[in-house]
Amino acid sequence: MFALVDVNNMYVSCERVFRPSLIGRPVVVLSNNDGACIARSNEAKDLGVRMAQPWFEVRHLERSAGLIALSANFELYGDMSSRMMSLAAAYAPLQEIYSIDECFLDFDGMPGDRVAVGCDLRAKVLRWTGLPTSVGFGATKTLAKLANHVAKTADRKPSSYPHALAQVCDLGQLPAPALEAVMQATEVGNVWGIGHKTTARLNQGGIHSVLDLVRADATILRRQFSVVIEKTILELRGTPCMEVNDAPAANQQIMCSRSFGSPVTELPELVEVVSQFASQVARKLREQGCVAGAVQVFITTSSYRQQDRHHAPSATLPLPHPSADTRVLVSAAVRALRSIYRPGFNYVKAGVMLVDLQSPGQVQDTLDLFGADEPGPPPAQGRTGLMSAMDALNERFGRQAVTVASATRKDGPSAHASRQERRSPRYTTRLEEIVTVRA
DNA sequence: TCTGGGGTCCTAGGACCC
DNA sequence: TCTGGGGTCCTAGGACCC
Repeated sequence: MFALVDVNNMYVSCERVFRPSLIGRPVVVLSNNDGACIARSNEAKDLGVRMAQPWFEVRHLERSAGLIALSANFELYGDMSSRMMSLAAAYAPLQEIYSIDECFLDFDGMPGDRVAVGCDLRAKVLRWTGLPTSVGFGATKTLAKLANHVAKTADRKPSSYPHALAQVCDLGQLPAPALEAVMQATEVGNVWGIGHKTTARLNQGGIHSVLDLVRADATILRRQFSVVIEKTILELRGTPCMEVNDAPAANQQIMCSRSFGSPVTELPELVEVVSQFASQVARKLREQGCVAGAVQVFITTSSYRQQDRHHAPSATLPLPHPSADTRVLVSAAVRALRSIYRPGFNYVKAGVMLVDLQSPGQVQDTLDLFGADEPGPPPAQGRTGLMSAMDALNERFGRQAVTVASATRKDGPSAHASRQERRSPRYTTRLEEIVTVRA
């Protein structure tokens, strides 16, 4: 038996913990660059704000409906998340942290009233962190996700699931006819793993509800789609195909990408951005204790601007010796950038990705038959001293305290600097931004 | 004027092997 | 003129997740 614990409207809920005046009001949290809505309060959803909807499209609701928009404050959300996760972990022997606001718990073999356990968990997380959660139980992870969806929806629109308890739902306790009624009442697109494209194709084939999918021929659908949908169907029927994974493997890639505050056309400014991104991913790489075998860089023009010529090149540069050294990675990234850059385009976004990640122990140097002029030191070892010192300085004095020269500005403000005009204080991680209480 | 960022997994197709 | 079959590995692209 699995549980899925999920914070309701996570980012908005985090903001509300420290600004209770936001409770009951329509609130959205904006993506980097204040570009799109990435979290919505129930009130904002009721105003019709869609997930990932561009801010400029709903901005008029600020005046007409009192919509409040905040810039994303990931430092705050990350810290709130770890508090919530550690509370949830105590309720089961196994926890898988699935995303910043969700975790699976494996309740296998645990006796007792699960709904009561779920309610207790909810109450504790709410009391200790201020975050409201929903808890769903099911015989498989997919059913637990479905139960969670039911729990949330039953809270917002009680009429849609008359039998379900708001905020805590155990599908395992429902008698078969009631379970079928729930599945009949739920659109297939709400199932974990069934996205936009698949939903459209399923609908064409006459599959609209979860119940339709459960009763469909899994073998035929596997042929039409992929093995993923077959597993999903089996899981919905109660056959577990996925386990709770409490020790997730290290990342296979590390990325840093961002859209710019305004378009960039000149190479020097792109060099600066790409150097900054490469420094960031290098730091993350060292945190994970890995080295990268290749660096990938992309730049892109806007796919929305019809009047601009579109150009979205990318390049991958293998490293002769896998490395976690900022200087090595920055210089590779800049070389890759120079190879793909073409003048005269309005670039709106860039990214640097580290791939072919390995732990230093298992590093296999690329055999370099013709690189005799390039002596092959073991960089993973030789440069850790400098990199550790740099990381320590940046930890203490701020992210950009020490960095490579190409990542710094020579003249004037950067066009690529992203807008973040509505960010709340980082209450829980910066002493200078802590809440002030007035007597 | 203004449209997120960071990941995973699966599949098809090409290159290559004997 | 005639042009195999079975396998692996890699990559690019697509779909999905939050």
